[in-house]
Amino acid sequence: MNKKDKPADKYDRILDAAIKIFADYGFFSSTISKIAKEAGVADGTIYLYFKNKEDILQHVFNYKTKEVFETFREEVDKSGNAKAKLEKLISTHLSEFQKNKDMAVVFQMETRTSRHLEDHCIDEMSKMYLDILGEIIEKGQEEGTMRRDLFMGLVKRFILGAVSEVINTWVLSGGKYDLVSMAEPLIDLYLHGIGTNNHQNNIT
Amino acid sequence: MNKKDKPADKYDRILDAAIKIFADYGFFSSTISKIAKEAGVADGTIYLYFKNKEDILQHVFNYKTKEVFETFREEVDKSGNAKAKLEKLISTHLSEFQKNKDMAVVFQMETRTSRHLEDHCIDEMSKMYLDILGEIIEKGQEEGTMRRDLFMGLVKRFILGAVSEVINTWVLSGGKYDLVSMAEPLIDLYLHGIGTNNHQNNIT
Amino acid sequence: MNKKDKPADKYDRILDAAIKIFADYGFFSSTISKIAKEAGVADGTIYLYFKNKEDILQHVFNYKTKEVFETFREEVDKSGNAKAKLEKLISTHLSEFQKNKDMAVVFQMETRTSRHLEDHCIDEMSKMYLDILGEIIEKGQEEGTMRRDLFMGLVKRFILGAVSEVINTWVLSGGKYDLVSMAEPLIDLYLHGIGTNNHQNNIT
Amino acid sequence: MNKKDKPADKYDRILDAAIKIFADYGFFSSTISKIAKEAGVADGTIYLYFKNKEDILQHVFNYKTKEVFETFREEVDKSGNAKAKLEKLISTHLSEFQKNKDMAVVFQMETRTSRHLEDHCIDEMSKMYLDILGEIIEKGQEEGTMRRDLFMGLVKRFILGAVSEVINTWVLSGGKYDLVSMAEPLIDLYLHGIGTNNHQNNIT
DNA sequence: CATGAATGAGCCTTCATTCAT
DNA sequence: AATGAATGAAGGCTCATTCAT
Repeated sequence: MNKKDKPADKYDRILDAAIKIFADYGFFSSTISKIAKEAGVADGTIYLYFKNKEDILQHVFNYKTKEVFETFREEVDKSGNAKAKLEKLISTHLSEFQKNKDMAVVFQMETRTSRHLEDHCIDEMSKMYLDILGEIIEKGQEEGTMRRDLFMGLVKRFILGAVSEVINTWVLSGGKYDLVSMAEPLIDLYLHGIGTNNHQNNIT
Repeated sequence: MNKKDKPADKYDRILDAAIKIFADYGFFSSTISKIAKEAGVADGTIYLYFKNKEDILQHVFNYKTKEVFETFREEVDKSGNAKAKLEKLISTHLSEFQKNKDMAVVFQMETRTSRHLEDHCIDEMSKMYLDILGEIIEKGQEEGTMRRDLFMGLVKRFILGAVSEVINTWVLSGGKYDLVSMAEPLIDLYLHGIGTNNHQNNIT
Repeated sequence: MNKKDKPADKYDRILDAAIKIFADYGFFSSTISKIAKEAGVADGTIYLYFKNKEDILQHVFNYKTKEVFETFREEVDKSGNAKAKLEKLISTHLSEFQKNKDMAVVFQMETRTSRHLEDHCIDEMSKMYLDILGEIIEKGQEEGTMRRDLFMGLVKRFILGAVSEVINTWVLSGGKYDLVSMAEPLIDLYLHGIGTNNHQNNIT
Repeated sequence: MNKKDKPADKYDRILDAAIKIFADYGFFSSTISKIAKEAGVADGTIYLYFKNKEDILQHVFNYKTKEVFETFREEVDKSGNAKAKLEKLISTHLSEFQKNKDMAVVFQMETRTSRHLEDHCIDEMSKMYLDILGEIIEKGQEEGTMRRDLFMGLVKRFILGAVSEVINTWVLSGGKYDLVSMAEPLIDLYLHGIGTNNHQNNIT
């Protein structure tokens, strides 16, 4: 922890430290002291950059995580048809979370317990994700590659929930295996389900 | 809170109070005092029934939630073929969680943050759920109603993640709509996915 | 702990239990519950025989220990000359404390910390002991076997302190050796001191 | 309690306050709040300097009292023959304890109840004292001023016990008289005992 | 008399936050 | 801007004591 790293980026140093500590201990069991020590700054310094402990978590989501979510949008926009977009979304999701494991841990954990967070940036990100999914599916329906008889609200949770759980399993395992390799088989499940003779059933 | 309810069921009163308080505030922001007040007992009384705050959470899972998970097993065993079993599992899951909304909230929230819980009963329940899913899918494969080319580890998370997210959405909405009605369309998604011409794609 | 031992002597049972618990844990770290369990009675029962926790300690001294101190007086009175009386006092002291090790422990420990004890029975016992010593020495002076140039207040503490420390050492050692065998050499030290040519020095 | 006394010596302020409070109330009845108030600091401040309540007591012995015991060693080493050394030890002991009455009280009290104190610094100090006594007596025996037929283990307790009791009496009296003046007559008792014609008796 | 469940005051300890330097 | 010592509110937990049965 060289104090002279870069004088200006203390904000970043603290935020990165917070992500690590939150990931290791969870929000409530993390202390300002631990974060400060990890960031190589004094406890008091943190309050020059953040309003309070909760505000740090806020910024974690608003800054670090938001950035990740914005790449989702970019990547999806660059892709062609609906299937390609879905593949891109899921694989980017997995690869970004794999790249930022601590952030992934914090996100998976604290997102559910988001009693804190007056600011609704998590809701926003979640909404953005669901919106992207909605757009992809609508596009797929237009293209004829996705079923038209879908309850949109449910489908979006269906897709999000599955990736989320896959990430969660990876996180709990300690991040020991390659997460991105889950993308392809997962997409396959999204598109075709687990049943056989699916064409019949669809006719309902 | 009539003190004369039933003399012996203080254990239950406290546990129910804890579930409610945990659901409202989360484990860390819940205090023994709040739980005691909700249960209509003195703070100290709680320590006659539980070792400490964490132990209460332990019992919430071990007693209340475990019960629920055991009904899953029972209901599934009563059902016939794999599809019926899967339907039963999901619908029971949704209906039980709908019936016990506070428990659902606690489960959804604290399950991820299970830094507490030395006892691994959550792992056990999770494992039981995944095992049931595994058995169902294997049976489906034998019956020929489920695809044989599945990565089992992934499929189980795929199914669990989706229900979990559906419940989560319901919880965050304040439990305003009927959760059980999600079962049928969800099963449909599990079986057939969101794609069209699924039979073709499988061949890849 | 047969509850039907003797129905009437609960007072004694509690007192004996208290002595054991006080000896094991010290007054402050002893709890009513521990004492009750050791005595084989309910917590509440203790309050039928004693006013409060402090009162138990009071009774330990007033009843059990006082009894012991009264034997000191008896034994001393039965003895002949001053030296014999002193020998008797010390040896009885040591043998009684050896016989009642737990009482000895409690006495050695709690006697000093007697912030508790509104009743001054400890003072009384202490005074009784010092009085006996005083009488013995005066008698010895009359008999010509003890020096006349003694500061009585000091001599009494000198004698008491030494026995007390000897007992203390024994207690801290876990009571592993024979305490009574210390009586004779101790008396010798009292009478002749550790110096040589004592007769010369006395003349000063 | 001027907050601006000296910024750095809070450690000392707290320790001195603790000694006073421990002396007044005993370890168990002393509270962190009382100590903090006496020291003129906030409760939490104490935990910046000490691990916990027990640690304070530890430091009282390890720092304040140890210092005193080390002066015993120094003073004894400066003295000439065995008698002079013994005189020095006892008079220093009495004068130091008289100077630090609260420390004396704490030492006399908590030393016996040393159920606390994982660290064995009390044992060490006690051992040091007994060692000094042992050396003095051996020297006295070589010089021919002290009896050779002594049971060393006993003699050491005999001497320590007597001073200890003298101090104790002084403490319980409220420290109203001059303690140091007890040194000379006490030494006389150590050397010559209370008996007359001691030379005869020694021959046994 | 006896019980032991229930009580709640009280204490130790943690830690987010402040502020003088 | 940065520091980190100091603060004190808040919470978990214990246990002496009570009282309905």
